[in-house]
Amino acid sequence: MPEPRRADARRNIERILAAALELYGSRPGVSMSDVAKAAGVGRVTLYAHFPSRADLGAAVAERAVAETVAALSGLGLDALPADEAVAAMLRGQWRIFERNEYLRGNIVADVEPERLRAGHDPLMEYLTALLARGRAEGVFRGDLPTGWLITAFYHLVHAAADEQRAGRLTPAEAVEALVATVLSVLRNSAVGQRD
Amino acid sequence: MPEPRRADARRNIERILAAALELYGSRPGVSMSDVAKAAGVGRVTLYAHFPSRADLGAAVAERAVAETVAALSGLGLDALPADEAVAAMLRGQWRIFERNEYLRGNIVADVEPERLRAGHDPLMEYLTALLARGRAEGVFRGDLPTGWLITAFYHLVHAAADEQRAGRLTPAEAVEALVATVLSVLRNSAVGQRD
DNA sequence: TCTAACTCGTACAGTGCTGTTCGAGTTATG
DNA sequence: CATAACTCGAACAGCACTGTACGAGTTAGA
Repeated sequence: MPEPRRADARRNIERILAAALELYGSRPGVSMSDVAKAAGVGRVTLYAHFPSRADLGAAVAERAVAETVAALSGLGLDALPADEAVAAMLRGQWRIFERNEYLRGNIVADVEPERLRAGHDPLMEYLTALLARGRAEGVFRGDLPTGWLITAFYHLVHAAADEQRAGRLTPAEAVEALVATVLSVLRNSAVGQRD
Repeated sequence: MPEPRRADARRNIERILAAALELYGSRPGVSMSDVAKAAGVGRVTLYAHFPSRADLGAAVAERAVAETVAALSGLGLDALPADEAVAAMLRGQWRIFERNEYLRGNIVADVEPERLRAGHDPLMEYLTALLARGRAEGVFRGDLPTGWLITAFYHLVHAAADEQRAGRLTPAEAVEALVATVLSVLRNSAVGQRD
C-alpha cells in the first residue's frame, strides 16, 4: 500500500474517507455505491483505492478515532476536576461519540474484531484514565467496574442521540439531560454537589 | 386472517413464532430461511402462514410485548415503593428488555413504524406510570423528562446485556451493576438511601 | 376410509449487493 | 507534450435474500 503519487488520487481518497465517515456516522446499511456516490466518485475508483469493504471500514475507523482523540485533546480537560471534565467533554464533543456508535454498526460486520479493537483502544484508554482520576479524586464512585461505567457512558450518549433524532429533545435539552444523567451515574453517591 | 382449522397448522404457527422470537431476540440479521430452519418447518410453509417478512415481524412483536407485560404483571410491583419496584423488575425480568432490544433491530426495517409503535405502547405506558408514581412518591427525580429517563433505562439495559455477552460481567454482576446504575439515574439526588 | 387441508423440496424470477474486467477517456506531472 | 497515472461507465459473475409456482406427498378429522 504505497501512497498514490498523483494529486487527484490523494484528493479522491480524501473525499472518499470524508464521505464514508459522514455516511457511516449518520445511518446504518451504507453500501459501497452509497459511499462512491456521496464522494462524487465512480464505484470502480472507490474499489481501486479500497479493494474491499473491510479495507474501507478499517480506514474509516482509524480516522474516526484519530479525529475523536484530537478533538478531545483540544478541550484542555486535564486541568479540570474529573466530573467537570466529563461535563465539558460531553458539552463540547458528544456528537462525536454518537457518530462513532453508528459507525460501529456499519463496520463491525466487515472488519475482524481485533483490528477494530486495536483502533478503538486509544479512546478506551482516555476514558479509563479519566474515570480512574475521578475515582482517585473521590468524586467518582468506586463500587462499580470501570469497564461497566464506560459502557454505560457510551450507551447513554447513544440514548441522547436517539432522543434528539426522534425530535423528543432539542439539541440543547439533549446535551443537558445527558450531562445530568452521566454525572448521576459516575458520581460517588456520598457527594451531592451541583455542576 | 381466519384461524387455520387443522391442528398441525396451528402447531406449526406456534413453532414458527417461538423460533422467530428466540432468533430475533438473540442476534441481528435473521433471514426467513433461518426462522424456517429453527422452527423445523419448510420455507414454503413459513410463507403459507406469514406471507411476508413484515407480517412475521408484526406477529412476533405483538407476542413479545404480550409476554413482557404478562411477565411484569406477575411480579406484584404495585405493592412496592417505586424504586424497589424498578429494582425488582430488573432482577426478575431484565433479560426480556434485552431481548426486545435485539428484536427491534430485526423488525424495525420491515414493519411500518406506526404498526410497531402501536404494539409497543403498553410497555411504554407501564414504565411511564411507574416513573410517574416514583416521582409522586418523591423518590424519583423531577428535573428530567420522563421520556428521556425511559430511553436511558432501555439503553442501560442494553449496555448490561452487552457487557454480559462480551463476558466482561457475569450475569449476577451485570444485573447488580444495572440495578445500581439505573437507580442512580432515576433517584432524586436529594435522597441517599440504599436498596 | 376418504378428502380437504396441510406440508415439503425444488425450482424459478427478481432484487441488491460485492468485487472484477475491459476499454476508452481524462489529467497530472516531468 | 508525451506518457504514465488515474478515472469512468458498462457489463459481468457470484452470492444471499425475498417471494412465488408447481406438483407430489402426508396427515388430520368427519
